[in-house]
Amino acid sequence: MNHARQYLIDNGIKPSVQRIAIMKYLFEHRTHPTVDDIFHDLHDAIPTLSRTTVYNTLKLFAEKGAILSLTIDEKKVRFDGYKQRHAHFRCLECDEVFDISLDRDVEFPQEDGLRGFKAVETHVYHRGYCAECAKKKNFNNN
Amino acid sequence: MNHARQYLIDNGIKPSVQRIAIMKYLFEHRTHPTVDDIFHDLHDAIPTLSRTTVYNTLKLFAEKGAILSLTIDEKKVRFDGYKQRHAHFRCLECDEVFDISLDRDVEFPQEDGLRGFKAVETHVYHRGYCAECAKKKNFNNN
DNA sequence: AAACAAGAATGTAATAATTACAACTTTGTA
DNA sequence: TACAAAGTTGTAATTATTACATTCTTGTTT
Repeated sequence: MNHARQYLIDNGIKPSVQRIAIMKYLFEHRTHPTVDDIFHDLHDAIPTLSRTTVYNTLKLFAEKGAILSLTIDEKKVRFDGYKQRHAHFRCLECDEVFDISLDRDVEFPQEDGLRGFKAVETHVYHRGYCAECAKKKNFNNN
Repeated sequence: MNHARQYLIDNGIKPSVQRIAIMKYLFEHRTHPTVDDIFHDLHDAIPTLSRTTVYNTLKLFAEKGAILSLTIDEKKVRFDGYKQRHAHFRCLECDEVFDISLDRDVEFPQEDGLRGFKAVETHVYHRGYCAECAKKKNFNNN
């Protein structure tokens, strides 16, 4: 069963070797990878893969709504193949991005109450120190 | 009365002509300007101003917690001198960033319930179409 | 007031992520 | 098999941001 392939089709994206591999990668790596992470990791399996293709592909996926592009990292865009509503947490120390459950409902603005604004997507970003780094910091500073 | 000057001092930032001008600009322009917006607009008043100074200054302000740096725009960082808790909305058409009130409380993760994660800041970003652009789109498409 | 040191500002050069683009390849179909 | 459309590739360009060495300010000490 090729889950990634079907997922692309369901999202109106023509599958190709590269696209399937990238989508598969995002399903299997919930690490919010960057273009370079993906490019680097898929290079063994697809030696001809081009960085431009990774850029093009991820942009297409995001436009089609198949994935999320995250701007939580001010340096580079990160990508997330997990579409369930959740928040993100970036550690200022180790720079990793974690999924955070949204316990309470976040206000997702709809047609009303927003002066006619139409929201397409909503992101909740937290920045701070992850459990591990927070622990280290406390040991050293306090 | 120099509000900006005092505000900098209160935030542990030594005031200078450039710093006061940039802080004043942020107080007076609730437009979430980029480095280049600020550099361009202050150039008349301070012809010797350097783009690097604007970068350094904004980074310092953000580190000291005097302003917010927004990554809602994947191209460049935007800055916000308004510190009250609020969300942001970027229009995918006209590219402007608007303040949006946070009606319900957003989950601000604290020490508990977050596996030891320590959040420093939380941002809520909406992307979509602002009232004006949404109206135009409807006229043309529907 | 002159000398001095620390911090700030400046301008240019480097870096790094992203995009533009033209050439080449793959795919599906007639 | 031929062909067109779409997809991929690699290089070159673009753009935001940072590094860094030099110059300028400011406040302090003599």
